[in-house]
Amino acid sequence: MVKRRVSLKDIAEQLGVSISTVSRGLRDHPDIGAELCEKIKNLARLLNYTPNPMAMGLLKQRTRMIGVIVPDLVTHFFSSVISGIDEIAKEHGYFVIVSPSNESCVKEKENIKNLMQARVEGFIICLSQETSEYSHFEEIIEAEIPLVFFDRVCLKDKVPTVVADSYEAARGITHHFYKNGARRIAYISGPDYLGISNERRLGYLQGLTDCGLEFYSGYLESCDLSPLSAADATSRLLHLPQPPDAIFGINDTVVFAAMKQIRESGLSVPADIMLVGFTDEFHATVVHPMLTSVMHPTKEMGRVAAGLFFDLIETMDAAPKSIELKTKLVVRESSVRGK
Amino acid sequence: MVKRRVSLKDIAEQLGVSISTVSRGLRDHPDIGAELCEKIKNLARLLNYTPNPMAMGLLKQRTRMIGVIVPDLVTHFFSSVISGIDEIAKEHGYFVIVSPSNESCVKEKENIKNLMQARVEGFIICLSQETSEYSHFEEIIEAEIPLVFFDRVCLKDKVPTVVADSYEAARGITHHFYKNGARRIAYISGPDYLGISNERRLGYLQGLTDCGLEFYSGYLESCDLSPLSAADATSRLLHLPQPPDAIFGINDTVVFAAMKQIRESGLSVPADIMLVGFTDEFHATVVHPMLTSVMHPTKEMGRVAAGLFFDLIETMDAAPKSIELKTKLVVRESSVRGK
DNA sequence: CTGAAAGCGCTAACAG
DNA sequence: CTGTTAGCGCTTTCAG
Repeated sequence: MVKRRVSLKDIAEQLGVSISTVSRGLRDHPDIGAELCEKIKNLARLLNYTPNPMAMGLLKQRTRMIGVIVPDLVTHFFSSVISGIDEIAKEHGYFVIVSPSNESCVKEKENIKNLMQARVEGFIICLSQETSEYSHFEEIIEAEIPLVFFDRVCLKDKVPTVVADSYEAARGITHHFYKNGARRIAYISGPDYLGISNERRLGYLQGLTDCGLEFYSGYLESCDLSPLSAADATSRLLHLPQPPDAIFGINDTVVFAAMKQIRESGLSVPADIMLVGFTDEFHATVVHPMLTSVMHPTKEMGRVAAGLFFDLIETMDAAPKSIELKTKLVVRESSVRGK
Repeated sequence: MVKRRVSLKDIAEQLGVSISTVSRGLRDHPDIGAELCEKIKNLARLLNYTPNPMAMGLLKQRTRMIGVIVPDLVTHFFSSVISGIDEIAKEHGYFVIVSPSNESCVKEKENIKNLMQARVEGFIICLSQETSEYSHFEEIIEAEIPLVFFDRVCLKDKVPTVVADSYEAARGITHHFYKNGARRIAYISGPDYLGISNERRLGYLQGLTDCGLEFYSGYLESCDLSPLSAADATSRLLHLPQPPDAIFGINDTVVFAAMKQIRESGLSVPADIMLVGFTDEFHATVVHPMLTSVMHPTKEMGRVAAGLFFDLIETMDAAPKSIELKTKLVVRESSVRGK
């Protein structure tokens, strides 16, 4: 359908020289006369010549494409990370191909297969929620194809990773709650096998200990990250004989569902229950009361992941780096009483 | 860095036959014996052979890549459309490369250039907010490269487009406000040269006429789609001698900013001012009061755009189709008083 | 200083 | 039924 693009051959013919001369002229090869060189370049510009990446790819075995697999495209967290990756990729002249796994391990494997066939040069991946078995990643490693994980990670001894400081963040939230008068602090977690889920749980437990609060298992809820199951978890918390006076959740979806559930129960935030989330600026300030939350450096996470990726492209050896990005607790209305 | 992948040559050598025999065997060419055919396929499977897309691309001049350019990656509307495009693309064995223009016309042109160099087979584009000049699109058309616009469109006589029924939606909102008692209905629009901006404005005006309301220019505000400028626009409305009793905005960002501004002025939604937005389910139900809003079939819009794209890939001629997707006004708390 | 030829992986037309 | 050859667009020896 598409018109054929101009090739070196076209330029060579019009100039009455050989293809290799044109190739060299375009790249300022010392062997080519300055004059001829100019002539070649001018004609190339005129004809709008750009090298055919497939020919180059064939020759050099490089596609300049990065495969990015995320649980989903529409969650702000992921799209923001992607935009960070995209930024750095562009700087290196690479293209990003994004494939959503829809939180399905099967889909994740399929995506990897497709992208391998497309000959991406490597992968940047955030595990699907379902993924608890890592053979498909092992295969990537086996094939010596660059791989970086972010946020939800595994195989840390073999694969570079970027995560947020979940443990410290959760611990900090607990402290913050305590300082603001909460004594019955609850946490709505995600699936156990998710690394971040565990880290945040551990930070929560440590935070309780730090504050001299006793751990009560009823206050440790969990959900599958869907709004519905998060609402259920919240509901269970609210129906406890001694409902919590402060709740934080593993991510935005969970926290928004919790907020809605609390409101529907006729309770109010922060008067009855304080609330803190892991969110981004936009969502946190859109709701009322504005949400105190741990801000992820999402775009930065994408940039760092891409950075690790290009480190890998350059030198596959060297021990894999694990980078932990600092988060920041931004205090807003949802966790501060009185005033 | 990456290990060389197995090629037809490897298979041919191991089997002691020629490359073309292998090529044929793999594709069940009638010329090849059933037995040999099996042997070839088995070895191919064993060695994990997959055809090199660059070799194929070189030969057939097809990359199976679609370039998608959107104003930004992180807005829910766009990421949702992208996921719709991605779905259909996958069905056709195509990959999607997304490039954000960041609402900048320069960036948009740059993206087009880069993607053309990467030899994408065509484009699906949503204009940047800044774009009021279309030479870069004309070039795509000139080169006979498939192009489809969605949401923010131009050159409708040459390019297939998918949009929401902005006019009807805006008109419907106006009626809805009127039926619920509003008499001073305001609209916060976007830049004039955006098609959707205009359509919605026209729908608004018609809606006023339908209801026998007089148009008052003070109630027609506009902004540049940023939260800040939307807040300013809202503020101007609130400071009018006769502030509106109902407001709707061109998109989510605008509406959320308006909601926040109204709240900060000590007014309440919907008691003092009713509010309706163009949003998605998630955002509309996260805020309080829950937002009445025109639901875009966003994912569907992506699917339809991709559908048009593949129509184009198959037959470049034929008059370009313009598809208008029906929206639905979902009534929630922000626009209904009393009870 | 420049051209010819080989090769990256693959298909297709042409021989045998 | 199978092999040879040419060619997609490009770089890179190797000759001149």
